[in-house]
Amino acid sequence: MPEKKRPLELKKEKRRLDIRDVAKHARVSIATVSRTINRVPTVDKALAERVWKSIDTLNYFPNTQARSLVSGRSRLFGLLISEITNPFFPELIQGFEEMAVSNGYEILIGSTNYDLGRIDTCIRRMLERNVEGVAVMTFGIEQPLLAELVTREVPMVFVDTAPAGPLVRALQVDYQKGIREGVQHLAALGHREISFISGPLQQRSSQLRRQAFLRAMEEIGVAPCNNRLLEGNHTLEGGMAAMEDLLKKSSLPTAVMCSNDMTAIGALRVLARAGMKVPEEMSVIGFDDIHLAEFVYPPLTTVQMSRNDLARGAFEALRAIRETPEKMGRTTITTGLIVRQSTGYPRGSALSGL
Amino acid sequence: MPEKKRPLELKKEKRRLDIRDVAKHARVSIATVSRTINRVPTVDKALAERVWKSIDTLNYFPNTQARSLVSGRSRLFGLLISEITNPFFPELIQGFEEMAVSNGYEILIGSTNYDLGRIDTCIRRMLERNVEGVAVMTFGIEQPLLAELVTREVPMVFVDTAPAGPLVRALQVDYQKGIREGVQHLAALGHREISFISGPLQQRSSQLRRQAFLRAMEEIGVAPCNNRLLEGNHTLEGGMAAMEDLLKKSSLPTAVMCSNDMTAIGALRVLARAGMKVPEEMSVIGFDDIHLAEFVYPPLTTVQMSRNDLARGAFEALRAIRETPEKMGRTTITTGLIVRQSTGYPRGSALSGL
DNA sequence: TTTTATTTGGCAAACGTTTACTGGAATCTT
DNA sequence: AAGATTCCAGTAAACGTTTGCCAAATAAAA
Repeated sequence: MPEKKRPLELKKEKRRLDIRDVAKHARVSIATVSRTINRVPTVDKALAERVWKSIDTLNYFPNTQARSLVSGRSRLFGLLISEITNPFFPELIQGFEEMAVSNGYEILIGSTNYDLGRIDTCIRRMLERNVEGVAVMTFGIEQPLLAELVTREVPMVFVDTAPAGPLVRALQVDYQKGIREGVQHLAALGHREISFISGPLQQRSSQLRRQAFLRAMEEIGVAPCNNRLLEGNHTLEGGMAAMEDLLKKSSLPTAVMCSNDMTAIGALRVLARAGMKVPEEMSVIGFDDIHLAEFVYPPLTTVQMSRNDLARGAFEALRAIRETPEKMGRTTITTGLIVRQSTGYPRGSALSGL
Repeated sequence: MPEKKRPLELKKEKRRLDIRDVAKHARVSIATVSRTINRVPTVDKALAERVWKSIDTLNYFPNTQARSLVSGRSRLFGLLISEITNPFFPELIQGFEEMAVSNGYEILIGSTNYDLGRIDTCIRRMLERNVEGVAVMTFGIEQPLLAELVTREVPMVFVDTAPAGPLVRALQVDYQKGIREGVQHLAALGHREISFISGPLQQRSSQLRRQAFLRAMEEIGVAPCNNRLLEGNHTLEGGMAAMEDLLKKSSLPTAVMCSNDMTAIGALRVLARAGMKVPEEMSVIGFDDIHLAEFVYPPLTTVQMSRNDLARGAFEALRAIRETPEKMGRTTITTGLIVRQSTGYPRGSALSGL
């Protein structure tokens, strides 16, 4: 057998370990090595064994770039988030990463920081690396910018609402369940005067949360009153501002429900500064159950939306699009109340201060 | 010119836009296109212009996998962290990502979760994707496991201390400065009885912080006393346990300094539960200045270690290794005190309770 | 004008895989 | 036992770039 010599061995120096090295060591062709690695079932048991041994002794692993170049699969998913320092996202990332890694994928994280220019960069980066799909978990309104991804036929998954496209899916969040639990928890304690601080209303998910609140209020027989409804922007500052507005009004509610935890934490601050005790003088409920919620004072009663479920749902959806693009599946994420210490009986009730 | 036809056009369907398409459109060879994109200076102005135009109108961008396959550069850096849900890390990631992206790099994040098996997986993942360097920001003791990276000659950068290797660097953190500031802040308020809750002492960075504390105490003329020195483990639970131990002792200190913020927050909890007011009855100082520190009650006085500096330092170090491996640079990260509301006059002092 | 030097662009070989195709050996039919 | 079938390993083409080498074209020198 005439040893086929590798051409142009000028700068050999230190070559990376190669599939050919394995082939030579196991005395098979590179095709067999490749097939063994990819667990193609037609390769003979004994041969495969030999190949695996060689791989092991040589400590070889395949070159991903070469692999994905020829197979056309990057095994890369993009994950688009708002900002990584927002405590909501790291858990989401963790869940997504876990799914990805255990399925042989890698993940490319893009933080938009609410900046249109950055979104563009992120999309570009993902496109360049040939991601096989993108999970858009920003809750924002950047959808027009994602047109490029749609036209390039990159599978995508969104939360709540998604642009049209055959390879695009939306994860449904059941806001109603958790928010209803929150409202009923308050109602059970005796609250009737409940305010709601929403997120930015141009955001679909903010609208949905607000609607869920209104519906839950109707269910307990309280007519939603306009001057109980404030608009925040899902930031700490927004929560502070909204609560300040609220405190200026003539009639105070006995409880406040917030569209997310940061808003609630902002509200908590203003209340503390105004000398109002929580929960004795005002109950507060958040939404999301971010890590922070537990550490704040008092620990925040909040509606949990599992980041892990969200992450898993997004990953599975992306995979599903790849594998069965014709099937339009629907995934629903559930929510539920976590009771901590920011809720109690309404002030002035017989039981308050107990 | 005989149009060289692409062989085997069976499954053309929808080909991705190609360097050849650009070449054809600009009426040049693919080599020229490549050189234009890579800004090789020998390409003629006019031609380059034409090529850029074509690239623009076709909306082309190169395939990264092919690129890195042939060039041998993945333009990928690994970032190894302990756990992404630990609020210390997201800011670090953000800084690192920013540096990376603006330099045309992508980043692969690996969370060890303090699990040896996962570390192995992370290293493997990074190796498979051919990272050009790894920033190990775990503060842990996983160094033996990284031997593989050393032997494969992957540039690496660590915090505080690094294993031997020509392509390995360590970032120096100036713990002394911030910790001295903390101790002097307490001393200025009148504290003399100061405890220290360290991190796990098998961790180099824990040792260094502890040493810095002892030295700072000597500087203010207080002999470090053994039963003022506790060992925690840098977690909330560890901080709680240590503080509980402390409260059992016969003589209480008037202030506690902690090796990180989570420890301090744990301590805060135990103090609150024990009915001790902070800072009136006990002052507490943390370390790191994580996001959380500001939101805890009372807002935590702490020593800031800039995650951004750390991230930038790590990135620059990795780049420096690539470019001038012979030069052994040293980068120092500074620290400094952030005074919030968990420190005050010692109890019993004339001014306390003011 | 001819020769020599200098640009500059094109050809084609790599990069390390996967995979369609091929053909020899083994197994099955009759 | 001969032909038909099945099985499986090897050959080589392809993936989309970069880049060493070379030739054509242009400029400079003689």
